[in-house]
Amino acid sequence: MATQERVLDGALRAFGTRGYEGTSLDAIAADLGIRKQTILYHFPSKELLLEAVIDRAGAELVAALEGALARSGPGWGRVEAIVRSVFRLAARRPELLGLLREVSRLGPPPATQLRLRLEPFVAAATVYLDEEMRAGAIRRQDSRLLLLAAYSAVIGMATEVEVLRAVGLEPTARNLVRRRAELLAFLRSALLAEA
Amino acid sequence: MATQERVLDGALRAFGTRGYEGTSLDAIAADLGIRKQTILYHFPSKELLLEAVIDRAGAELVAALEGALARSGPGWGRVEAIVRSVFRLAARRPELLGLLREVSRLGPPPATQLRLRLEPFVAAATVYLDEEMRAGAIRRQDSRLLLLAAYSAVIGMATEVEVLRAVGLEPTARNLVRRRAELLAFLRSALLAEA
DNA sequence: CAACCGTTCTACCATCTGGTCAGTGGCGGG
DNA sequence: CCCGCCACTGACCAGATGGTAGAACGGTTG
Repeated sequence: MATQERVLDGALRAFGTRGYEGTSLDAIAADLGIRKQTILYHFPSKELLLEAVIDRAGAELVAALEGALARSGPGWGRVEAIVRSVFRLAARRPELLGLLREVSRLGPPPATQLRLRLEPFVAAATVYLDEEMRAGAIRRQDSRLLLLAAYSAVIGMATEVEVLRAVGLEPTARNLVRRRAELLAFLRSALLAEA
Repeated sequence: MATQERVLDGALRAFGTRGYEGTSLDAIAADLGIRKQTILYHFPSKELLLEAVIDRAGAELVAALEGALARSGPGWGRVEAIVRSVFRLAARRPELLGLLREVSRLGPPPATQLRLRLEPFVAAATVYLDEEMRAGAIRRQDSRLLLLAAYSAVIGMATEVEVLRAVGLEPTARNLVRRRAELLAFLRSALLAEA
């Protein structure tokens, strides 16, 4: 693979798991078997590297979610498709979801950048929720806040390993499937209008 | 105030907002108008300072939640009391909730420490959920996973400022109240068994 | 072949980091 | 009175950090 891509990959993994400040360029370079100066050749500063990583991660995130939606049925099937997609990411690319959280913790400059990249998807999601509400399928409420609550629940169930341990469960593969099932039941009763 | 207490306070604020690795002892000291060596006099290393901060934050967290429960009614009132308490913390001591997230990101050594401190409270919460389920007040499901989902939703609604911006809302005081109201509606339909 | 270019490296630097050490000043007890 | 203790600080250090300068390497092109 091209070095530039390998660097982006390694940086995403590192930033998404050990955090931005918790990761040194030397550490990323060592993981890739190259010298830190090679990283700085392709990305002039650590900050610019983060920007590139965010752009890439944002694109990958959107691609995964849009792809899941494209292969999904209508109505509730869309929620299930998104949840499935997020749990798939939690299992195969945990650093992607880790970066999401890390970026939102870093605040304005990086967070704004990621937000702009995800904006269209967020807009589409609120439109979906509003439509389902108008159709009477989903309980009426503020769609933006509903989205925030659902987002938090999904990301939390998929990634909060330490909280999982706190409630006495181990983060195994089988467990991930159970979590997904329970989450879907949770979301169903939280969202769906009473039959 | 005693210096030791002031250091703990400053460190909690810093760790909870800028993160552990993102905070230098010099920065904490400068905020307090003292020298870094003074911090190291009271806490022999940055790691031990973090431990002390976690212990303090854990105790404060438990105190706030237990206090809220003590002043609450039975049944659903307990959930409302907890949510109210968390939103109060989000407004007045955001660093406390920030530290919660930071510690869970840092993983095992600090996370385990905090987990042990919160363990009794978590256990009481699952017992509460199980009882409410047996009484038919709450939909039957795995109480531990339900707790994780509810925890994520609550913390997210109370603290995810950047995600809030992503859905087009500004984190104002009035907004916080709206978020709390929407969250309670969300939790009510997610948890309560159909009437 | 020679000039060139993109890429990677070695060598180096200023700054910051957590941490050590030897004090210094105040204050209470013998 | 002064001794010792507590809280605090200035001077210092070794290692890590992000970043720069310049040489070397291999391939492409005139």
